[in-house]
Amino acid sequence: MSKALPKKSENYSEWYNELVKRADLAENSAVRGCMVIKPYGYSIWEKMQRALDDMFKETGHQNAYFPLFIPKSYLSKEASHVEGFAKECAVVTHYRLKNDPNGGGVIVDPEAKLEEELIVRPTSETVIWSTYKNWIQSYRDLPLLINQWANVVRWEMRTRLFLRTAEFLWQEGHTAHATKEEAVAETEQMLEIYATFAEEFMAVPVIRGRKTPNERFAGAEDTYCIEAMMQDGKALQAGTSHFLGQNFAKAFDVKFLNKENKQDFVWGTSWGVSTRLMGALVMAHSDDEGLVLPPKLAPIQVVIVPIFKGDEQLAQISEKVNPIVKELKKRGISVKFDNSDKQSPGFKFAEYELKGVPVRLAIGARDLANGTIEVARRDTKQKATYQIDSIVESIVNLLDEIQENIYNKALQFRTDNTAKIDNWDDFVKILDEKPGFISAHWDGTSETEEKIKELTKATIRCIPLDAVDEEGVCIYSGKPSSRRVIFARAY
RNA sequence: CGGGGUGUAGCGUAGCCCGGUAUCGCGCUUGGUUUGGGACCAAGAGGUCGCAGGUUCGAAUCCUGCCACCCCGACCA
Repeated sequence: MSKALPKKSENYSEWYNELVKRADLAENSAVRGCMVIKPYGYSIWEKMQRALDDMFKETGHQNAYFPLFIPKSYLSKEASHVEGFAKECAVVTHYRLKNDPNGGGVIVDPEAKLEEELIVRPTSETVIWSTYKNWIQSYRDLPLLINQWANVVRWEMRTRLFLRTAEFLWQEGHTAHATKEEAVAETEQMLEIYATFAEEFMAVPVIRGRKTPNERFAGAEDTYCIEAMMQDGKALQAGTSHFLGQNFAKAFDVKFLNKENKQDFVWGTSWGVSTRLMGALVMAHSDDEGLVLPPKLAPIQVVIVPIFKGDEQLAQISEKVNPIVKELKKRGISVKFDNSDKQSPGFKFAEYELKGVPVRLAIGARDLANGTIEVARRDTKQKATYQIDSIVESIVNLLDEIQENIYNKALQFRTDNTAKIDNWDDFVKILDEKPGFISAHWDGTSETEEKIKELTKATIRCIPLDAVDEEGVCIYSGKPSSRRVIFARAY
């Protein structure tokens, strides 16, 4: 194994793949298209879960769990839903194995065929709405605000660690409301939660927007999304929130009696983010030395590396370091004192940089004599000497500063790589020369959207929620348009 | 499912054209010296060369079939 990562600037996708493996986030599994999330990677996911889960609870949602298997017939109850997912479903057909009479190990027992085949959930709308039918009778039962943390399976042709795997982890919220307005408000609220999470925790700026009908979730009336820019200028959909209208209520006959004693279908929403966020986190900030993690999601926020010769020196250093560790922990900061003598300090420096630890402290005999400690920050790679007496306070502030700096850097990058384009030639040219977001006019038709995709591989990522009314003409067709949309090549 | 490629120790590889039981690096084990940016020396352990068949005195190498994985397309969070 070579020591250096592939260069981000030379081969972005190889850089990403290698980084994910070398930083111990995940690896390919024995099962095609599926990944093993390793402890270090999983602990980042756990931090994401915690932060999101808190925000869901804060807004009145409760967690529940619905089955992995969905009867095949359920999926077909909502026409566009089945159409959207049918091509990528894993299907369970049998429930038993037996010994191969010809001696080739075990085989599927042909006698054990299921009456009705089961689909491994690609998403849970159908099984959940079939359940909601029993839970909802009256407006008093509404709103119903449920979330579940689960795994789902979508049989993808081509997979990449975190970005697209056949099985992935996610949360899916499914809510039911008495009125359309309330459901729309829920959809928007959850989008805002996702955006807040992305920006404040992941330090990834996102564009809040709506999908075009083409890109909409199968079965939704309206799909809201947050779109992030990766360091290669490509867009990554980081979260979606769907207004389902009464589509699933009608498909599964979920009615309630309103205050006027009249039957009505309930209004639904669903929303989700997945382990794909891990991919976004890696691709948004990291560099040729490894991960750059925002302090709020870093499993280890501060690592302390002692530089010593012999047990006696280590003991002297430990005496200084232990109170610092204790104090940092008291402040809720996760800190690791790596006093192992198995690796050299240089090795440790490189290793913790690879793993994206935001702050590294190094302390040796020289520092002991001077009452100092060396502080290195991962985001800027700057090193500085601090007074050891006030080090805890300094670190607390530094972590905040790093969190903010990483965000600002990503925001600056996005700004630098977003262009307003008003004619077709420039549009095509910039996609090849300086990939990024393109803000341009679009005539609103699917035909034009498809055509642009076919010609340039760029898709409409979203119609930004904050788009201003502005008369213009479509970049492709020349027809009138009243606002700009965001185009980009996407993951 | 089309097009291309690769399977040799935990990882990365040489050898294959031109048959003679396998090279090197990293990692691992033990001992010693080291430690302010991926330490060094010495001694070790580790392989049915993807699988099955064929040719041959002899196959990692040649032939046939199969399998797996990767990359590029179509599909997608």
